[in-house]
Amino acid sequence: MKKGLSETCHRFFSVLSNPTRLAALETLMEGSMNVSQLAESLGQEQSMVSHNLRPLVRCRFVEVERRGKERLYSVNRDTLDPLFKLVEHHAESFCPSGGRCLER
Amino acid sequence: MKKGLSETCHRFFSVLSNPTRLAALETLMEGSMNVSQLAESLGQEQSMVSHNLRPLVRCRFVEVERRGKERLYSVNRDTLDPLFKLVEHHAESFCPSGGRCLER
DNA sequence: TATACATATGAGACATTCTTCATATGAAGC
DNA sequence: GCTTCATATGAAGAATGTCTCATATGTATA
Repeated sequence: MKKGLSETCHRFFSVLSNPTRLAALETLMEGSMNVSQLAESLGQEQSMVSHNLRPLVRCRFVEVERRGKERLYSVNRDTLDPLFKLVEHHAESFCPSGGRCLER
Repeated sequence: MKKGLSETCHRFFSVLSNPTRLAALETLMEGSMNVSQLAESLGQEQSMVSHNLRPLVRCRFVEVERRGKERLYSVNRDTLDPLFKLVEHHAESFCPSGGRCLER
């Protein structure tokens, strides 16, 4: 592990350690959409979705494109595809019973 | 993203989104050691190190081996090597100024 | 410019997670 | 069995993070 990476990791992982943000990513992996659609799809308040999208964008897990008054959000597959694959692989390899070892 | 992975991800990332635990991993990447040595090396209380090692072990980021009254801790390189490489790559690709885009 | 719609932002209440301190467990040697 | 050393655990206050509600910004259109 390169020196100083620890702090970068902390920022990286803390953005990802939130159920709402992960659900948003999960949904956006299916396809790009705007805030209202995402809120609808997640069954969450627009305000909450908006709040949670911010750190995802700032850390470049998600990209935004302005479209008139809407904003189209889409995931950064370069990072997220291999990342989720890695998590899945870890869970399968080390947490046999459906990720159950990965508990609080 | 596979269905249900979202919850697994949450457990996975929340264990990693803590500076103490990341520092512990960073140190253990250099080589295995016991709790006292790790506490010494991190400049932290034994109790705190012990508390923070627990989730790392439970989620298999770290392994323990009993050696008499000591316990030898070592990292799971299968997961952590590629994981840290991925974070580093993300930071280099998308956060030009030293991971600065990855801020709170 | 007035209105409607889409999204963002701020502040406070609320919840979760961390750290600390005190103490418990457990293993080895006397 | 008693003492010592290594580690783990519990509880409670402190610190952080999250959500909600109200409101602000910004864009298009009449």
